Amino acid sequence: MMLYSALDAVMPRFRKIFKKFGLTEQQWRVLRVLWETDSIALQALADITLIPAPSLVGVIDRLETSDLVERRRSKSDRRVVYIHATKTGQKLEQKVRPEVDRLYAELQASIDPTVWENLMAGLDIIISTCGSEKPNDRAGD
Amino acid sequence: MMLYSALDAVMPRFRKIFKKFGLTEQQWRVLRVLWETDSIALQALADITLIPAPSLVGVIDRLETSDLVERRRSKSDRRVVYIHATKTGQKLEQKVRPEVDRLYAELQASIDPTVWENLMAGLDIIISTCGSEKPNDRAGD
DNA sequence: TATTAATGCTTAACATATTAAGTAATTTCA
DNA sequence: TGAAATTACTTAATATGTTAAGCATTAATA
Repeated sequence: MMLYSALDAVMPRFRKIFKKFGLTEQQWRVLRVLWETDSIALQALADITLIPAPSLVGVIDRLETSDLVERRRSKSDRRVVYIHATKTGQKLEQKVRPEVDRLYAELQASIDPTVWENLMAGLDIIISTCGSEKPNDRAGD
Repeated sequence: MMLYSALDAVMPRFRKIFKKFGLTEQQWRVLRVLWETDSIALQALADITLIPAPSLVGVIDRLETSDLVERRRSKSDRRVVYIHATKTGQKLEQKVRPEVDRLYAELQASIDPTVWENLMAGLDIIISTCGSEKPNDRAGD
């Protein structure tokens, strides 16, 4: 419940920014990856964004409708679909990212650095200790 | 993303337990409160469980269908609906709670106590520092 | 006291999470 | 090589999150 409370305290302020640009939180997560990675397979994108593949299909569908991303089927392995940002999607970075980064920095600045470090370290340990227990884990890839 | 990763690492194991008893995570959260509180208004329940009121309506609907909880309209203020667990819902505690508590203790035991303390302290600070910025905050009640 | 504002729950519309199953393409191996 | 197991994405069914609006009830106030 502590983790949920923390998210519940922090995320609404970010969502407010996303909404200004017609984005949802998940759409933001996807775009953020695509701004760094020119092209990426759907499954890999799901792993990075922590959006389950079935949900991601819908997210990509809507981003595609908004002309922010495109699908491209791989030539070498026709099961694979690569996702990449369109020009429109790329341009969005300059507008959204600064606001998000500013809010993030603002939040971090309002927390004692040591507390912040301990928090991140603790989360890291939780993730590495409790993780890798899920059926679909990609540990050995 | 760290917070999401932590939840993503921890929650699936709990959900597996819930599912054994035909419960979802949210239904568990609701029941857990009702096991302590004989009767509680819907809005108060929403605040405690961190389940938004519109979602909670559906959760309660399904719990009511499963005969685990009941609605009672307040006599003094007929806008208010009180939720309380049925006999069946109460009996469930003896079966589910031990397993959940055991898993929780197990997770906590696998983490260094100091790390755990720092983590909880950090989350607390995040919650109190960043919280109370939401439109529907109940700070002054 | 008749309006108006506020409160508490509900519904609605859309987006996402969770599981399980489906489909097409690829790989493994007898 | 060809059937069986895998893999990558998709669809489906149900449950929940997020916002906004609706409804009945109550409180506030001129």
